[in-house]
Amino acid sequence: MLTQVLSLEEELALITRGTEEIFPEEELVEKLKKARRNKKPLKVKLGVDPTGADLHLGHLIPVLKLKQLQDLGHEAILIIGDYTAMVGDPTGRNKTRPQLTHEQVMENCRTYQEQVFRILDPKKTRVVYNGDWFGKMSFQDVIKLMSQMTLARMLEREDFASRFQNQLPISLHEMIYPLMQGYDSVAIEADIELGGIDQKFNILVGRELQRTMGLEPQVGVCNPILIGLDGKEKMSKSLGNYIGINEPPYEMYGKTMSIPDELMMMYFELITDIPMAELQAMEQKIQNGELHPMEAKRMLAREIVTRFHSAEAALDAEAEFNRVFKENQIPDDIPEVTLTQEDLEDGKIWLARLLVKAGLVKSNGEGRRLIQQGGVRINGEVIDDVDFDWPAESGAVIQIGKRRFARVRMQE
RNA sequence: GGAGGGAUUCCCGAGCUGGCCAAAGGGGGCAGACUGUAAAUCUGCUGGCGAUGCCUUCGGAGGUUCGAAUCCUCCUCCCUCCA
Repeated sequence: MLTQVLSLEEELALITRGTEEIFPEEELVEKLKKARRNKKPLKVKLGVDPTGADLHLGHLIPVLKLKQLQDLGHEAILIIGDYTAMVGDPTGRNKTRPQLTHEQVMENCRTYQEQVFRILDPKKTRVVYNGDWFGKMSFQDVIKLMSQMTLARMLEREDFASRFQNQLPISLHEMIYPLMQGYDSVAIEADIELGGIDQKFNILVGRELQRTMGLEPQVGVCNPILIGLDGKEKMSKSLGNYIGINEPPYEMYGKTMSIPDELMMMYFELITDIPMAELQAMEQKIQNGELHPMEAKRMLAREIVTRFHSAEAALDAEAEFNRVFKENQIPDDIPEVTLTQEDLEDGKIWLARLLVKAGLVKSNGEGRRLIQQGGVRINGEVIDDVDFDWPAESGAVIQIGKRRFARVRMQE
């Protein structure tokens, strides 16, 4: 059912929020009008390939958009790409993706859905597997599908072109990926396809396939690529610049606080529901010095934790963050090292070794270097003597930098 | 099938007329200073060993040599060109 509390303009403004490009926008307006006229929701497609187990905020951006459209009364269709995942999307890749077996893919599916449904309403979401149609295709069908694409068009793409130029391999099966994704749109007769702007090519292929099959072409609604914690590269697991959906509140909060200031507004726009007018006002205040950027970032961090955990968790995480970084106190919950008599010599232990024992560093050498640099404290006191033998004391807290802690326990 | 090019420390990438190479430079990471936060900026560190030395590392296995990332042989993988 379609809720029509909003005007067309308001609805359009909501959909447009946090998008980089909508193509073509006029068609979106037409579709929205038609949906209102016929009281028939639009079919909104989001395809996900369960190629890994853990999701991060970057993956969630189109999911949040899907949720928004779902809340507007449109039909959310989540396509689990069990077949496309076996191919692997070459988009933006400088390497062929490893091919997954169907079992691995199905394995990932479970955790994927669990995470995605923390955002989407499961009762209102249609979940389909693209194996449902690809599994039934004959080789003839595949040949026919492949005839829709030319090599020249594929090589126009930045990713393939650069691989080609840099003498990196391009496997043939990668070429079929956009066609598969496009065919998904045919199969479900999508009105809108969501995705990052990097999906533009694939989404356009969907439009073309729909047109050749006599269907009304879908509209692409693309969000910008979320920049990761480093403020430079796109958020990705392999770069380690991500905030994972499954991370504990304190981690999420802290990681959010670590994003460069310039990224804040992007995060606000893409991840929170705070109205654009308020965001603009906030930006204004930061600019003229009325609002401290750090305060704004705190708010962002609270919003994010609230979204994936709860409001209470957000407050706890904030309190913890204050304790550690503002007051230089130790966190609530820190790991413990247990020392036995064997670790001690005359009741003492070499500090570098203790750090290794506590799992705070990987080697004596690393511990040594940190001690030399004044990065190591015991009970808050800096120890910079490399050869320091510490008279072990139960309950003492050893600390490296601002965020690595361990509490010492003595075993009798 | 034929001819060439390549594989280096977490990553990219020098070195490859044999010793001065635990191996330049950059990235990333970590620490310090400063601060407004795990922002920004600047500085330092970044194979292991209780360590002015020793040990393991430059795709794999052998060999030459007092000495090999560097030279030779074979093998594995990758790329390019021709067909």
